[in-house]
Amino acid sequence: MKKFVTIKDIAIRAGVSINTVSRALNNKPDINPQTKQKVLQAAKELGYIRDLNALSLKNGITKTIGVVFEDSSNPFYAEVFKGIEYCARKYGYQIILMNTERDYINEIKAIKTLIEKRVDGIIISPTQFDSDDISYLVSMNYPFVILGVHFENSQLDEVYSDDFKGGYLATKHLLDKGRKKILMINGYMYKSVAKMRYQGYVKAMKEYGLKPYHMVEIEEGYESCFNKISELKDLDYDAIFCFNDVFAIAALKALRTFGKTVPEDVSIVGYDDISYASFVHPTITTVKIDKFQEGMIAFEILQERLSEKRDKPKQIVLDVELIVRESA
Amino acid sequence: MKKFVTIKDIAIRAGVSINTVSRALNNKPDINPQTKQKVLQAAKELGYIRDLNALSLKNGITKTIGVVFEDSSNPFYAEVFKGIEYCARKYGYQIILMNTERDYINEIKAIKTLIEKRVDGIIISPTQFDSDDISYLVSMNYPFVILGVHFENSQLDEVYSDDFKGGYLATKHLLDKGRKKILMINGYMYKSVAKMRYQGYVKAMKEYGLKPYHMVEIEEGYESCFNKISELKDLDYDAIFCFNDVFAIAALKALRTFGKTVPEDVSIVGYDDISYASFVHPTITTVKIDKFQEGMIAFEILQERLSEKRDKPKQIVLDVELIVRESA
DNA sequence: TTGTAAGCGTTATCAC
DNA sequence: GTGATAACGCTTACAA
Repeated sequence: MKKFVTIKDIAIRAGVSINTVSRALNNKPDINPQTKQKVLQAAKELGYIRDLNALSLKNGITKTIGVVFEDSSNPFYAEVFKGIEYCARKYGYQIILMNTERDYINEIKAIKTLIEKRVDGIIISPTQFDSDDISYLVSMNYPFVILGVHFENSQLDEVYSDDFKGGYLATKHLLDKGRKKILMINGYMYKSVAKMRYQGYVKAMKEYGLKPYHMVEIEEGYESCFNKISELKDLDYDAIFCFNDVFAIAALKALRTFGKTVPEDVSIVGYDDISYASFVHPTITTVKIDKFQEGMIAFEILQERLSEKRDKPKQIVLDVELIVRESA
Repeated sequence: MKKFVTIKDIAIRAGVSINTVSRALNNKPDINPQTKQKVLQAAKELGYIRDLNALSLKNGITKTIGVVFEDSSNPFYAEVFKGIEYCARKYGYQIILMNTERDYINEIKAIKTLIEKRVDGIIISPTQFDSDDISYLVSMNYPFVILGVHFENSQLDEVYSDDFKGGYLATKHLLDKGRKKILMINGYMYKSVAKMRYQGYVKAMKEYGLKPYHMVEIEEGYESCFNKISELKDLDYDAIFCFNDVFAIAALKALRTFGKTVPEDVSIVGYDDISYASFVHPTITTVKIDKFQEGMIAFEILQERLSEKRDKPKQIVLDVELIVRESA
């Protein structure tokens, strides 16, 4: 296997002590320029590459953060990741990415491993199936940021979008278009995100003097939504508010199978504004979250915590925006 | 900041030496069961979590691999990542993910950082703008696997798909449908992938006694393709073979803007078979690559190398499959 | 200006 | 069965 050059090797080559090497490599002042030159030369010849792990052991800082997502192949998280990475790069951090596949057991394992790796901090979008692991992080005072969801009655670092407003805007838009029988295809309500969007939906309906029409909770994924809509073939509705754009795209497709047109027969509003929402036909009216920014902010919040610039919990609520396209 | 419990702390608590603690924690045989129990108890009470970095320093093994992608938000890579992760989980490896954004400078930096982190191995989809960095990895005998592309005249560990065949199948399918004026919207030809697909296209055309009709090289991304097709509005063609499905989706959209219907006026074939290829309307005929499997294989090849089960380079060529849908 | 030695958390080697 | 001690690669007091 590979063998790395150490400062010891350089020291021997240059005929100095290891810490003279360290001095030269780290641009310390108290060193003779000639010695420095000699050391640097030796280092170059040998092809020295510093060992950041050894450094970490010394410092207690790994310059690495952990990111725990439900599913990084979901365009939402994929984009968030880019935002995190953008900032991480700026500050010289590496990222260990782990997906939970929406399995709480995986979430626990991921956190454990990340702590074993001594990552400086963690950015996590929790499954919310349970939150003992989060409590654990709190109890050991581990730096972490919750992304995408909001834990009520807690004092955590969080960045999430204003999903109540999003649900409200989406529904109001449908109502303004004259729709009344608005079906909501939602995610599971134990997730705060789904709950908030539903509450926004309810609020808008009420404002228009209507009762919430019909809401179903389904698991994530195109198939899941496609099947549900097929199943609800006989339900009478004139609009669908979807939990996310993938659902909306699935809805589009499902409605087509039984000859309904969008937006004429049924209006559709999605959520997230993933790029594919504007690639399909008709393009999808949706609630936009600035995902890249959400990732950046998550990192920044974590960074503030790590650099001890801030002690109190910080919660950033991202504004959302209704993007009107063809589907509603 | 956080402070971690060390085996020393446990030793003090249990009233034994640190290496007795190590013995207990690692299930070594030569230890009194009672002592072991006592130590384990102390470890639990203190909330001990082992430090994998310290262990790495000792072993010279980090149980971490680096993954360098052009863009992990591209559904192709997103899926590949899942495959890598699936195997990594199985073998107990963590993954540091870094994107290059198709910038060779970023690629160099990523590799450097990963080596500094002493990752056990690297899986990389190179930009192919240059390959000094790859040569460097070879020269230092660093374990790595090239993913998605093939370097001619080299002896590297690689996993890539049979893009010559893919290009051929796609084009042949269009020809069999009676299309002759087949436009190819390709990626840059300095990438072996683009080159292979083009060669497949040429071969099929020749077989049907035709000259390659028209091929353009453009950069990746929906916009890029959409604009190019709008630009080529006056070109006379009856089919498009797209470098990937995102291009195909863009083509669909662009053609719609000037009233051409798919597949009646223009047939379209994409490449990759990302999930969105079957979500859009019309669904896209495409060349399928098993992305998850490609990721798994990449890891397996790397793993074989790491466990020294294999010494010689291994190159796996994944078969591809034409998936016929509505667009052609 | 340079070298020596301790220490980061862990395991392995050797005595006891 | 258990405990010192060295070692992994590096930085940082402290000494020279």
